[in-house]
Amino acid sequence: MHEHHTYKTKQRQMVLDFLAANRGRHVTIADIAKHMEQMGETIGTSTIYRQLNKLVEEGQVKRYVFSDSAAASFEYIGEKEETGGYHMKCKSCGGLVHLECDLIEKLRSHVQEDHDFELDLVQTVFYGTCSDCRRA
Amino acid sequence: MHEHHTYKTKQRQMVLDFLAANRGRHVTIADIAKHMEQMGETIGTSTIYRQLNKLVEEGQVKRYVFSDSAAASFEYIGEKEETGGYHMKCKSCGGLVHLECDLIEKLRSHVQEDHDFELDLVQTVFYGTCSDCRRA
DNA sequence: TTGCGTGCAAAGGTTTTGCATGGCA
DNA sequence: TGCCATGCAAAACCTTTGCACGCAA
Repeated sequence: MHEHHTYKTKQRQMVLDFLAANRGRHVTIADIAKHMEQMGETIGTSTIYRQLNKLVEEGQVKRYVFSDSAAASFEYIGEKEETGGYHMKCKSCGGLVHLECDLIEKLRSHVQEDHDFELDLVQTVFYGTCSDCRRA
Repeated sequence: MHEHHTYKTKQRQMVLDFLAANRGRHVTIADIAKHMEQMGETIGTSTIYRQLNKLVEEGQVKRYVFSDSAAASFEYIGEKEETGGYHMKCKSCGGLVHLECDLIEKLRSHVQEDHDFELDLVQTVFYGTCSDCRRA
């Protein structure tokens, strides 16, 4: 195994800041690029893609794909949590709900042992309807 | 309102037949094109797209978008309602795996009762690593 | 005959990649 | 100094669209 180093560059920080400032909202690559341009900052599109891919892998950012032939959306989550921190997204209001649930951990080991698939539930987004929207 | 007529062409039938023959599996545009080529049939890619879009609109076929910059998958539904299966996507090879699992249904009712969130797990994509990629 | 369907090629978008340069540690 | 990150442009992909021709009804 090799330790994977991540440099703290200006561009990485800018992307992260913009995402954090838009917590709870969906942000596209074009949004980021446009914002940087307006701020007079230069950042290549490929850099945004590369940083975003890394951030998703790290768990700091979630990626949403709503349709093909349309840009992907990203949303800031924050620091990756130790265990048990999962995310559910409400299809109705778009809100993000945290979930701490033992059964999910049980699901992970069950799927791994009985279905031979290693789930990465930190990267998984559970879709559904939140309590508020259900009552409405 | 105007009745929308749909012609029964050879190409439409070929696409439908191939999808029906692969019931329960995920099929990409490339899969269809390759199959037709092997059968010695000619069918333009745009025709496949157009027919598939129509079939999805009619509800005979379901479309899945699991990641941007990757081809969409299609699955024959026919007259039936839900397929009942869940979907897992391998982060490594991009492959799609069907999952039939009782524990997931249990998870759904648990989250609804104890966490007050109504999961839509048919729409949820579980990320992870498939068995082949894990061994490699 | 009417008008939808098909094929081909071109266009339109999004995302990835190669390579030389620049910057963090 | 080592590596990783960045920028630019080009490449790679997936999907849609325009247009002339073909075919179902």
